[in-house]
Amino acid sequence: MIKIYNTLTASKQEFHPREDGEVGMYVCGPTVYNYIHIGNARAYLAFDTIKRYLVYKGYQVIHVQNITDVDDKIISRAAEESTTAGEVAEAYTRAFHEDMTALRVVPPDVEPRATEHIPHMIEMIRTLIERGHAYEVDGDVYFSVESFPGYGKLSKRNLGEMRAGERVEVDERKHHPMDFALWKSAKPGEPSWESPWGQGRPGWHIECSTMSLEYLKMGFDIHGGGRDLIFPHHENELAQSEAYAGSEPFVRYWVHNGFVNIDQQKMSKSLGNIILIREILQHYSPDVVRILTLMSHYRNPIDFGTEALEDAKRAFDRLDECVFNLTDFLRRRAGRQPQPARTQREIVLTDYLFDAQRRFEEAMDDDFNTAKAVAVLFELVRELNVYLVEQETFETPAALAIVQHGLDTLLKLARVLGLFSVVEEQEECIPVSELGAEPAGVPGTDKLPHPQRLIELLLDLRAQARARKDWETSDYIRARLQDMGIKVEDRRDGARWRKI
RNA sequence: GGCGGCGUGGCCAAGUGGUAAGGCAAAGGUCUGCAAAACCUUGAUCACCGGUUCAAAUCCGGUCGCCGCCUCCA
Repeated sequence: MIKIYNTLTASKQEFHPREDGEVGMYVCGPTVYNYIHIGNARAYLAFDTIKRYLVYKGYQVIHVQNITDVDDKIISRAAEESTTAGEVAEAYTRAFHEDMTALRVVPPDVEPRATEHIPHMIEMIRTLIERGHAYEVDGDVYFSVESFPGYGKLSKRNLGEMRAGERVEVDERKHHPMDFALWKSAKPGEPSWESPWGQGRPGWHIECSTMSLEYLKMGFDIHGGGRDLIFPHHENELAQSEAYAGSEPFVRYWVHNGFVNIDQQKMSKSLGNIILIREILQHYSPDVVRILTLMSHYRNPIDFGTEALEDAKRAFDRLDECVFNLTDFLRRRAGRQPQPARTQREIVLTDYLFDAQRRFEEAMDDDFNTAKAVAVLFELVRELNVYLVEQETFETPAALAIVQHGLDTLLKLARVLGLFSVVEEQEECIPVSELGAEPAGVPGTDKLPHPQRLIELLLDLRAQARARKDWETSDYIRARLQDMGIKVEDRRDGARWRKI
């Protein structure tokens, strides 16, 4: 049974979706006025993990994630770049998709854009006015927070306690200082749409209500985003949605992820320490970025400083190394038939593999405790490494089957967390024997031998040098290959290499 | 002023009643020509004080320190 921390009830609750076996999940997508930073990325990674786990558990997940493509920030960006809001939105939507792909984030099933849902928003606003939840002033429409008794229930505030106007001047035309815009009248030159209240554009909160209700309907399962969205965005969204529907709940489970710090400081524009995800990805692999986020709980703040990234890199290397060791073990025995005979030790180890999966699920069931789940992975790595060491001394008949089972388990669980997403596509050490009919270089043509053959040749020469204890030559070859990104390791049964 | 969170070994980070996961770093060791990888060994009584309990990092009260939100923001 999965338990989820629900912001609305401020407690962990058993997860019972609206429909058995189905989960409707809405995640607040980006406002496309810039490249996304690692704070944004953390949120998308968090919900990607949640989604992957729900799918793993057998749920059919419908993931809806909006693109906010009309907004003040987009308009001002367009003005800065002397272009149109539409082009700014278009360019950064594309960039967003590139970044998500680079991070191996599974795309949403539906990705609605605000500008494509204006008529629905207008309809919703009109209904809110009819029901006395909203009012028009000079072409602007505001939601009346006092008309909705539950206002504040998500963010745990009440109207009396909030200091509206403390930091921002209150518009005198509003009935209540906390009333928020559903529709904004257009200024000259801004993108605008025809409405019953004149030319204008929607407020920020209304789009998410409209689009989530359109694709997932009232009472859908999970609504997610960063903590900072709790107020006012989600509070407002909840109020207008439930006021519009005249029923509750709008959402069954509100899920919010924690923030990103840089070297103990909040990442913010004023501090000038915003880091774009594409900048990070120039130095670290998506797996490193991902494992860093996985090693702490999604609701807690996380530090993305250099030191943290370096630690995460080494941590991922440990997993990666283990996968490589297991794969290499199997490759060297390609073609051999696995034998069923197992030692007592192997029977225990097999049980351990199943138990690891059980403990992994137990961790994830508990509000997606990825830190604990990753710990299970590392414990599994240790067990498998120990087993490989044992096999070096005395290889048992069932080793092939056990190692395969271990590798399968490790990869299966790691992939639920989004790690090793494309490991099959990465070129790894392939024994020359498997290169088969790969062109070996044909005299008289310009075809060159496969690079792997050349590496094997160098390692062959190095092996000869080592045989006559010519350490200078041996070390020279290894060092030069290292410079070229080829790591050579000497094992009991010969050298092996991999790209790093 | 309101709301919320945090303080666990050198660093990071799980753990919310039964004597503390995991990662990184460090030291020693095994293996090894060297290197790499791997394995083994070594370390915390959980900010502080008081209380509840047979038993608390974990519950209650208080103190100190740090942080977030209350405006656009993941």
